[in-house]
Amino acid sequence: MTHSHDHGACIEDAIAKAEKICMERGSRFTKLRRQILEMVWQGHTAVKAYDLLDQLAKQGGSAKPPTVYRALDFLMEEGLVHKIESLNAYVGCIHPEDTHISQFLICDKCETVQEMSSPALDQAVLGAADNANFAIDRQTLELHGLCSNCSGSKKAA
Amino acid sequence: MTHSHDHGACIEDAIAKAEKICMERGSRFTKLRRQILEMVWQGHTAVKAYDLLDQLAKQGGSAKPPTVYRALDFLMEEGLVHKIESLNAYVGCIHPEDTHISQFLICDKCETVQEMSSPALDQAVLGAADNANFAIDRQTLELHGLCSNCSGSKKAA
DNA sequence: GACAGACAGTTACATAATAACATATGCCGA
DNA sequence: TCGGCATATGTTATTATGTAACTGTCTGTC
Repeated sequence: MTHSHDHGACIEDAIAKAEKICMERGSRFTKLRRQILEMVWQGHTAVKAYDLLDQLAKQGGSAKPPTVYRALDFLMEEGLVHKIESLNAYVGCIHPEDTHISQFLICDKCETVQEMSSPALDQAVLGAADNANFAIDRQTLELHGLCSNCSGSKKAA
Repeated sequence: MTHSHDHGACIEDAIAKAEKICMERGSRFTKLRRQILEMVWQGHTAVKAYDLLDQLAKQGGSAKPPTVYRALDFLMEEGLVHKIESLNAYVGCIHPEDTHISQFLICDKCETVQEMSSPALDQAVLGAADNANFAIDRQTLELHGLCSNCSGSKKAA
């Protein structure tokens, strides 16, 4: 995931999915929104809003913060992008077609952000909340550490 | 937890524990740090850094941001305070004597932050990370929603 | 008392996000 | 085709959050 893959395909795939989703929902995938989504997908790392702003500025225009934040808000509402709270940064969603709970593995060395889907973990979260009689609306679950590449440990694959 | 309890006792308890811990570790629990810790413990809600700053200012001095952030950094290093990433706010730790993984239930109505300790959830987190061959260093696990009081639901107690 | 190291004060700035208002663009019905 | 509405974007200004770097101060030790 983190190295030596055809990342161009990742981007194309993300954009294609976004187009499809917005088409189906009747929401407008404008040029600006596409541009921001492409930038967020430049790698499998979380991207800062002001870095997006700088990139926009370099592309000629005179971009201001609201431009970026509004695009990000849209992309988040459509589930195309997630915010990483512990980094104040944004990352592309790998399976935007279905609404889901987000869980992230964040490597503090190579900065790769891997989105996780663990039913067991989902269950444990729900169970813990239920025990406290707590009605969950949304969750932030971000695990920091070293990814398999960076920790040097090997296992199955 | 959230209502009608002798909160003065909570504060006293937190300060006493902090004193003991710092004593044992040879770290200095200065007047400023104590003051900030007391402010953080004004309730069972997360407190914003700039609110602490305002309170300090009202108490006469001319406090600047680094004063507050340095105190908070110290308190976090000693495990006396946790940061709630999804709120950019800080909350007192309920059992600072042992290092532990932090998990929080955050009520979006009454703003109470309840620190949780669920071994099952810990296990699930470790398991999920292990599956991905990921070496966890720290985690952010924040569940937003309605606490038992605010959701009106009743269960055991 | 002189020194080292930790703590706190101060100035300035960097980064993150939003409010409020103005302008442009696309769409739909008359 | 034109007006008019809703959505999207531009623009200006400000608020919120956090840090760098330098200065002074305090405390314990020799």
